[in-house]
Amino acid sequence: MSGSAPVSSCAVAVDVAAMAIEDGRLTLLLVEPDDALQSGRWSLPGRRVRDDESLDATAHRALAELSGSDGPTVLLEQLRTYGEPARDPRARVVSVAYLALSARPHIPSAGRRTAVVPAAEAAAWPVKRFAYDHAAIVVDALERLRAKLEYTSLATALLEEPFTLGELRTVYEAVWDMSLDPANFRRKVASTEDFVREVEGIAPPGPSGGRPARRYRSGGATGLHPAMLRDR
Amino acid sequence: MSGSAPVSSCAVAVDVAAMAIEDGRLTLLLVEPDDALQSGRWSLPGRRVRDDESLDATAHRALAELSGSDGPTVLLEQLRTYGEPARDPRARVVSVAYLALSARPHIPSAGRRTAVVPAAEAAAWPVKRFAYDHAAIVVDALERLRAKLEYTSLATALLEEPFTLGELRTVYEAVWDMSLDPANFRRKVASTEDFVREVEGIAPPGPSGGRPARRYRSGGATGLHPAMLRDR
DNA sequence: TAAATAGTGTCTCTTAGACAGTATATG
DNA sequence: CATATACTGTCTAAGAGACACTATTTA
Repeated sequence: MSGSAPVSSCAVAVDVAAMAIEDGRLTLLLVEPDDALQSGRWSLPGRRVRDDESLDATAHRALAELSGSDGPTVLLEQLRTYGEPARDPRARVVSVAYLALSARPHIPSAGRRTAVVPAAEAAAWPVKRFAYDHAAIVVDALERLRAKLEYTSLATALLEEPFTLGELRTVYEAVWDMSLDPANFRRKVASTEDFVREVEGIAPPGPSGGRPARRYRSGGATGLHPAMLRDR
Repeated sequence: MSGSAPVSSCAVAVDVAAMAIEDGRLTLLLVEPDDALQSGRWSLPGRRVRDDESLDATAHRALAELSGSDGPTVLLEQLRTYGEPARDPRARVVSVAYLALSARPHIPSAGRRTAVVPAAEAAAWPVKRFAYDHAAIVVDALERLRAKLEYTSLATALLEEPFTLGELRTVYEAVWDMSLDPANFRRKVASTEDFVREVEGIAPPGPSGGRPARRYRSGGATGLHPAMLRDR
């Protein structure tokens, strides 16, 4: 290549929209930016990509260093890449955004101010409450998650195994912000090939009573056939 | 930030999987790599991202410089970003891949050896026939296009307006590599809100005869409700 | 005329949604 | 007991696919 054209080396970073279900709500982990220009705003946990480090590895490291959580309980999926020249006023930084789904509640970092907020609320915040273009990333992440619940088995990544179908339904209800008919939901999940697999044992009811529930774990399918379509 | 950690500035590039329909087949534009290490292989048209250039702008420029085509007839959509440290043996290069859909046939570049090949065949080529990790990008691009035809109106980007429903059906048949019932396809498209809109005029039949067809153009919807689901 | 393509009608089968009814827990 | 949750049964309406049929062209 060796172009004489004005080709620069950009900084490359990874930013992670980490989601979890807490108290029946979808929540997002935010951290205080390490940048005086952005003080008073919130940002997604992010790290620069190191030499010899894959993008996925950077995403894992960002979660590990900026929150207590990480490891195999977290499902990471690349979202999209944000590269507007002026997105970071200090320098040209191209950011690869990831969606992270955890079965456990967020663990705030020791060293950095963090916040755990309902994802739908954060997606509706004014842009200026976020650093950089992270407001757009949050909106895109929530939209992507909502869409992917329809045609992939991603919802199970937000639950610890084994889970009940009632718990799986609350994940869909939390992400989509709508209530679903328990009977029809159950039938749909059961008739979707390899979505879930029943396992031994029975889950005790909650403090408000109710019949004990069967337990399931993820069934190995990634794409769902047929899909779990939601009405508009 | 200013870390003492081994943080480098990677080169950032954009690679474009440019697709079009030619003679009822989905085709892909390939170019000869400008890299002696990759001689004898094919690559996607790609360019380094310049200072002050957005990723979308780089994708447009890659198409303009490495093929004759570009401009508003081409729909560009970001696919995903490939950043394995060793994907380019010369240097660390993070590549943002784009999917480009054109309503017109590919126009090979004047200055560079190019090839236009059926996309499904290219996706099945052995990895070593491609430079870098472009074999994976091609597979991902085809998969993404096939999936997006189900729940978006992307198919219309592969046709010049106005088009007939028969032409729209051939797009689906070419991308999915299956034949569809004309009657049911027509009904599905017509009942999907804002997918297409009828316009004035009638298209003359082809050389093999047939009744003249009504003309349509894209209806403004991006997501399709209900989706155009395919069986498997 | 035959063949090809556009477009309509209609039948069957499957599925989604509504909701009634049963099972088993908590208080 | 009432209430909450899990799960099953069943009715109805809508959609998908198969395919017969009509409409209008080329050769």
